[in-house]
Order: sequence, then structure tokens, then C-alpha cells
Amino acid sequence: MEYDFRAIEAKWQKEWRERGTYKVEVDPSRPKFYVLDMFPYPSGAGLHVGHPLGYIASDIYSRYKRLCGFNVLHPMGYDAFGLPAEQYAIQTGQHPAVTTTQNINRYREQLDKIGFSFDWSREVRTCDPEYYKWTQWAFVQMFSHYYDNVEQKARPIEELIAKFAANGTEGVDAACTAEMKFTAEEWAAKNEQEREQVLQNYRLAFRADTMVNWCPALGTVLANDEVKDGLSERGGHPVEQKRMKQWLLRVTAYAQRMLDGLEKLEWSDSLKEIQRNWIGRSTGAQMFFAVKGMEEKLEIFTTRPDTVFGVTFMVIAPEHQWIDRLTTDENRAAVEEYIAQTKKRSERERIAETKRVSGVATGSYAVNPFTGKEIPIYVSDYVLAGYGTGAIMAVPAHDSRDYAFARHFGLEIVPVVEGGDISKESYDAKAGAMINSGFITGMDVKEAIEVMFDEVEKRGIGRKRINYRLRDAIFSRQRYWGEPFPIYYKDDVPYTLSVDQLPLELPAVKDFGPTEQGEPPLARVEGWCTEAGEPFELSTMPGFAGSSAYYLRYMDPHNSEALVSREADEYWRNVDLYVGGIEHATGHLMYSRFWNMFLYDLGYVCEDEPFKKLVNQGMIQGRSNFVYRVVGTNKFVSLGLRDQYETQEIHVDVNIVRNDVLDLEAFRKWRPEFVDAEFILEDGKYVCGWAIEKMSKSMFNVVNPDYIVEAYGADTLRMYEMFLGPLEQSKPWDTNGIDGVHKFLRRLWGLFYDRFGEYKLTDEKATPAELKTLHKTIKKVREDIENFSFNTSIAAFMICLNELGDCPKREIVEPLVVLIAPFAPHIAEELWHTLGHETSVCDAKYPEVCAEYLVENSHEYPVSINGKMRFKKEFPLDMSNDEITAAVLADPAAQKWTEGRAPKKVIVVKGKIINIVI
RNA sequence: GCGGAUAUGGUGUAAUUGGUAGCCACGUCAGACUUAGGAUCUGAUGCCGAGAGGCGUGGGGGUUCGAGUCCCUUUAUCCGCACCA
Repeated sequence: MEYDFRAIEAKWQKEWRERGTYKVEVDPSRPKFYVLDMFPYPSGAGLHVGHPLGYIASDIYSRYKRLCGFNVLHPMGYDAFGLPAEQYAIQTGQHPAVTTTQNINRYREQLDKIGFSFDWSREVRTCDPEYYKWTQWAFVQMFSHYYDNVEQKARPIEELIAKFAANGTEGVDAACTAEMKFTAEEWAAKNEQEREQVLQNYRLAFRADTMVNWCPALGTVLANDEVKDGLSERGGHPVEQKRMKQWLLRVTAYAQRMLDGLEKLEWSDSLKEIQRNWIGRSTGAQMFFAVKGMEEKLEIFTTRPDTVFGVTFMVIAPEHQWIDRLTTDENRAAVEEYIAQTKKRSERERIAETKRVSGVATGSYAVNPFTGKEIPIYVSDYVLAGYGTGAIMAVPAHDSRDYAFARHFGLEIVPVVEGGDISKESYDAKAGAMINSGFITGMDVKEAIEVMFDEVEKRGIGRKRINYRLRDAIFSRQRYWGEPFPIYYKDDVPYTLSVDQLPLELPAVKDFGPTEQGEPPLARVEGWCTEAGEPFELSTMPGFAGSSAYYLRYMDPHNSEALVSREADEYWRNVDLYVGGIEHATGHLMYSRFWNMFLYDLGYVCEDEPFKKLVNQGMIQGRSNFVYRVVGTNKFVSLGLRDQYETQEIHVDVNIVRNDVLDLEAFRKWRPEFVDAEFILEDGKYVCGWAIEKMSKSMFNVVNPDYIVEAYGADTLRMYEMFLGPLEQSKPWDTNGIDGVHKFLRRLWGLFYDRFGEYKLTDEKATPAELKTLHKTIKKVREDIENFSFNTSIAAFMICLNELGDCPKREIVEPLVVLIAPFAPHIAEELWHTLGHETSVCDAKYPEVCAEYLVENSHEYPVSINGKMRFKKEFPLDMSNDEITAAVLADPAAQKWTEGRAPKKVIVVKGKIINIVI
């Protein structure tokens, strides 16, 4: 029999499906292991070879864990709500549900060909009402809870209402949008609408008037992580700042817990760092500056209270709430003009013009509480409304932005820290001794900061405070293709639907764009209201809503009573291994953690962190190929000869190029204009040029895994993708090496069948050398899998076959088949059955098949003389350092190199490595 | 600007974590079998040198008996954040 991968793969994929080989159930008698991939958004372009990279890695790990005796949950589904399907719908009028279903079917077909061990009975789709019922349910929960800062957890909003009724805001320490103060009497006097306005300030899902990233081209708002360089991530349209009423999630309430939680996670340091930066905790002082002619004081936040003696002016953001009060009549025109200008500038322009200094004086003056000097208050857009208090104390000597501003407006610059030359630039470093600073003069900066925290508090002009850069997540999108909010309005007061009214299904519409009045598409739906006629919310939830808790739903996907049953949750707990792209660092991976912590607070899930270990696979880039057309002709010249002609570089479909050699026939057929193409060859071949570019249709470098599966088989694709290099590294897709991996699988097959296809396996005893090779390989491969070093484990397989040579011995080959099964499941399954097994190779167990390793009793170590490696020597493992020293010195080889001179020093480390100094 | 990562043959990469640099492949060259080869098998293949030998992990410096690995410095590339007070 030949290695007919097409027949083998089709046969086993069918068998697995029919036998339900990959179906898993809760089984308390076995330890669980949960391996999860980030589920894909089913785009119209289908899968390319980059998508399966992570899936292959996680599949190998799942299969490996299963062989180790774990009950492995390894599900897959689709993140099916999203912008592209809706954009497509607006253009073509096709309902997103239709195109999404088509795309999903295509994805499924492609995935099935690669032989993944997914339990498809647990599939979820975020656009399925049975699924988004639980997304809506979670939203309702967030709406009806607030965050208690003392208990550090979410609590029912009724408890807060009770506190208000009893004592007003006295004693309440809760996460909120703006600090509030009222008494129980005042609370009692409020009507329902007023009370709701107060509660919106505390609810974890709430409505607020905020500055949002508005994308006019898409007709919707976007989250911060959906905007890159002032352009929308999807589509690259300009984004502007706009004040709008939006739903938000109070993720900031969980900032500290999300920061602390990182400590115990097995995530890469770089990813944790990204999240830490995104949360952006900084310790500083909240301080109040008296303003001349005003009773109230201007509040600022600073991380450098030590520099307060150097404060010579103040700056507020153009959006600051006191802007009118602080602007004097003679300055009003200029200030209003400035604010109007800032509003016009898009986010993108602001970023581009970071270096440009602009601003205008309000005319008001504040008083520096430590120097007593009057200092002017300016407005400038370098101060952001959304961070801190939207106002700063400016220390031009020690902050480069304040410095630039002071220079531009000719303001005073007073140095208060020794160490820099402030004649040309500010001295920003947090080091040096204080000068010109009253009672803190002479102190070190760090000491001075601490002293000032106390001093500020003592004088009652402020206090130490922790500030986060993290913002609350804007949760509404003015779009159609998303989860509807389970919200209706009475007199503009929002109310949630009750749980038994869920899901609130997305109604059908004919037109998917915004209405003429600029309202979301749901405004077109007649009867989009409760039975009593109260209107439903018109916007829908953002993309991250559906992906925030999907890992929980996989545990119990068909439960109509709960998101996940207690039994399923307590067994599967959380994800042991999560594999996916790093691009979700500040989006999905933040929101999921928040969502999970919230459900944890409510007691619905038993783990506070959703993803224990996370591996980020690298991106696969495209490797484009070029042909060189002689200008003005239909002649194409090979890469090495193109310098002799004037040529034009043309992208050519990489699927008709092999090892950079063009398939001439295929090229002529590729496009009608090339039918009569002529070629100038080198060495009888047409060699193409190449470049690494993003994988994209327009560069003809998209490689569809189907082609690879067709030409080499799924097992080859799986192994080759892993062989390409370390999983976490980005790398170009390059099929130049794929033959090597395919050849390996054929050689493996060749251990069972000779070249005439005759079965040749014997029960002959293996030699010690063969056993040593086998066990060395088992050890290495298992270690590598545990470390996600799949490329080196494949190398280990290759070394193994090289060392074994032609070794058709059952004793050797059988364990090898099990060992390779996670990587190449189809061929392994076929060979496993060839060996006479009835059950799937997936049900084999390592302890039974891959017995203990051969214990090594000695090892060869290099010996160097004066640091130069000279010879090798074998020592028993249990030899002591002194014995090794004696043995080395007695060795004739050592005597040759030392030339009889007595060694000054012999270095033995852990009985392992030796160097002789003479 | 701040933070993080990476740099090794013609190519992808490996290195027992401080111990023979280049494993395993691709490619190339040579040979075998073949009507043929984009099949298979065998061998060679870091660079310089005829050779002995020398030089070699982006550059420079250091620690060490010994450095791809640790420290300092510098350059280049990639990623994240970015007027965050």
C-alpha cells in the first residue's frame, strides 16, 4: 500500500465524525483540561494559511493532553456579529444572516479538511438568539449592579438604593462617573426620573453623555481599541470626537483587580505589559488651587507634587466644565474661537500636530498654594479632558510640554530640581535635589514627593490619589448587525427587560444603513417597542459583547436555563490554555476579564480569571512572487537576467510558482493577456523574484490551505505550519520547505510498507541503540510539546527516523505512532489500525504505550583546556566532582593537551562540565 | 518620547539555559538508479585558506577558565502606548 494521504484523510475524517470521537462530557472521574482558540470572524474571503496556525498548535496540545489522560474540552464556534457583513449588506441588500451563514459553512468545510479534534456539538454562534440571550442577560445584570469600593466587588443596585434612603451618600464608597453628595431627605424628595439619573452614575452598565470616537463613514461610534492613528480599524475611515449619549460599561471599577490579576496569569510578559500600560495606573496627588474671585477651587492631578514650587501657570482642557466661569469677558471671544477651532480638528490632525503649541489665556488667575503667587490660567488642547481632572498645574522647568507652552507664551520658568540645564529644554527626570522649594529644598525628588503627599493632606488642599488611564468601555453601536439591548424607555428613563423576556431578537429590516435622520437602522423597524408601546433602544452591542463570555457557554452550550450550569462550571472552571493573536490585548482580553470578574462577583462562575495560560501565535505574512515583463512587450525575463532589459515588476499568483520557479503553462492560463506570453529563461527555468508583504488578495500571495491539503495532505500542512519556526514568532508563509516535511511522513509510512507496498512490520526485538533512540525521542518530544516548541519536536521526529534507518519493528514503531498522533492524526490513525488496534489512536494512553524511558547511566561531557574545547569524555552520572577530576587528569587525552604540566585549577560544575587551567 | 521584543550560514531555524555554535530541514553541488525527473537513495555544504590552521552568532566594550546566552554601550528592525500631567 502506498501513502495515499487523500484516501486516508477522507476516510478518518468521516470515521471521526460518525463515531463522535471528539465528543466530550463532564466526567468527574478524570481531570479536565480546557483548550480554547479565539473563535474566528467568518469573513467572505475564507481561511488562509495564517488562520489555522494557532488552531493547529492548540489541536496538538489538546490531543497530547488527551493522550496523557485528561478529559479535554476543545470547542470551536464563530464570532458572527460584525461590521464587514453589515457593510456588505448595505452594498448588496443581502441580509447579513445569509452571508454569515454562507461564510460559516465555508469556514467549517475548510476547518474540517485539516483534521481538528473540535467537539462540534458544542459550537456557538454569537448571532444565534439562543446564544445572545446570555449576552443580553449579562448586560441586564450589569445594569442592576454597582461596584462597592470597600468590598471590592459588584453588589445589587437595590443595596445602594437602600443606603441612599437611609443615609444619602454618607458612607457610600462606590465606583461612579462623578462624585455625588446628597442626604437621605434629598433622595426621598427625588422623583423616579431624578433617582434614575443618580443611579446611572453608579450602575455598571449605564448611559452617559460622553466624548466618543465617531466614524461618519461607518455611521457609528467606535471603542478606543477599534481606532488606530485616528482611523477606524475596519475600513480605515477618519474618526472624529463627538459628544453623544451612549451606553457604557464601568470597566474602570475593576481596574485595580485587573491589574492585580495579571500577576497570577501565565501570559507573556509583553502582553501583561500591554495590559498594564492600557490600565495605566499612576500614583499622584489630587490638589485644589484657589482661583481669584471664586469660592470653589480648581482641582488638578499631578504625579509630581514635589515640583509645586515651580508651578507658574495652569492649563485646563478646552472641554473643561468650568471654562465659562473661568473666562473673563475680555478673553471670551478668543477662548470661544479657540474652542471652536479645537472642535473642528479631527483626532487624526491632533495627533499629527502634537508638536504645535496652541492655547489661549482665560484671563483668570489662580494662587499657588505654596508660593502664594498669582498664576495665569490658560486653555490648551494639550491637556486632555478625559484624564485626571482635565486641568493641570504647569511646571515648565520640569515638563517638556509645559516648557514648550511657557516658551511660546513667554511665561516664567522656575527650576526646582537640580541637575538639568533648563535654558534649552526642561529637565523631566525624577531625580536630583530640590531647590527654590521652601521647606523641601535639599530633599531628594523621591523623598520630596512623599513629604508633599502628607503636607498637602495636612493643609487640607488635596490628598494622595491613584489614577487610571483606563476608560469605561463605550458599549453602543449605531448599527444593525449586533445584539439588541434588552432596554426600553419610559420618558427617556431606561428599564431592562426581565430575564424571562430574553432573548430580545434582532428584527428583520430591509435597509441596513442609517436613517435619513442619522438614526441607527433599528429606527426603521415598526413596532420596535414593548407591548405597551415603550420604545426599545435603537443601537446594538459592539463586537466584543458576544466574545466576552463565549468560553463559558462552550461548557454548557445547550442550557436554556443558565449561561452555564453550576455543575459544568465547577468541572470545567476556566480555560487552561488559550491560543490567539496578540491584537486582542487591549480589546477582547480586557473585556473578557472584566465580564468574567463581574460574573464571579455575582457567584455565577467559580474562577475570577477566565484564561489561565495564554499563548500568542505569530502572524503569518505573505510571500509575494514577481515576474518581470520587458516593457512594452509580452515577454517575461527570469530574475537573474532582468538587468539586461528594461522591465516592469508584476505580482504573480504564488499558487502557480514552486520554489520560486514559475509554472509556465499555468501562467499562460492564469490570465487571458498572458496566453501568448514568451519567456527568457535562465538554466531552462523561469525564476521569480519575491518579497515579504501582508497576505492580501491584491498581491496574489494569499495561500488557501485547501490547496496545500490537496497537494500534500492535512498532516503535511499541520506539521509544516509548526515546522516553520517558533509558534509565537511572526513569519512569512513560504512553501519552499514543505517537501521536507512531506518526505518525512512518507518515510514514516515506509517503516510499515516497503516500496512495493508490501506490509513489512516484524515482531523482532529492538536493539539497545534503537530503544535509546526511541526513548530519547519520546522524552524530547513530550518536553517540547509542554513548552509549545513544536518546531523542535518535529525536528526530533526527523532525527529519530534518521537514526533508526529502516527499522520495521513493532516494538519501536508502535510508540512512535502514538507520539506523532497529535501532529499528524490521520496517518497515525491509519497506522494505528494497521497495528491491529480497534479503538482510535486518540484513546491510547502514554503510560501504556510509551513506557518508562531508558535510564541513562552515563553521559558524555566536553572537556576544555584553558577554555578551549579539546576532547570528550564519558562519566557515570553518579560520579562525584573529585572522582571526575581524578578521572579526567588520568585520561591520556588530557595528558596530551596539558603536556605534563600540572593543572592550576580543575573546574567541575554540578558533576557536569570540566575545564582545566594550566 | 516612553515601554516591550528581536538580530545566528544562501533560506527557515537549533543550541542540554554559561559548556564542542549551526541540530533538523530547504536550497545548492556531486554521485547512484533511471527513457525521463519537480521521483527515490547516498554523500558534501558557515566563511577564508591548497594545507596546517585561522575567523566566525548586528557593532564596540566588560564579567568569566569558558559568552549566541550574563552586564554596559551602540545600531537596525518589529510591536504596543502616546500631549496620560
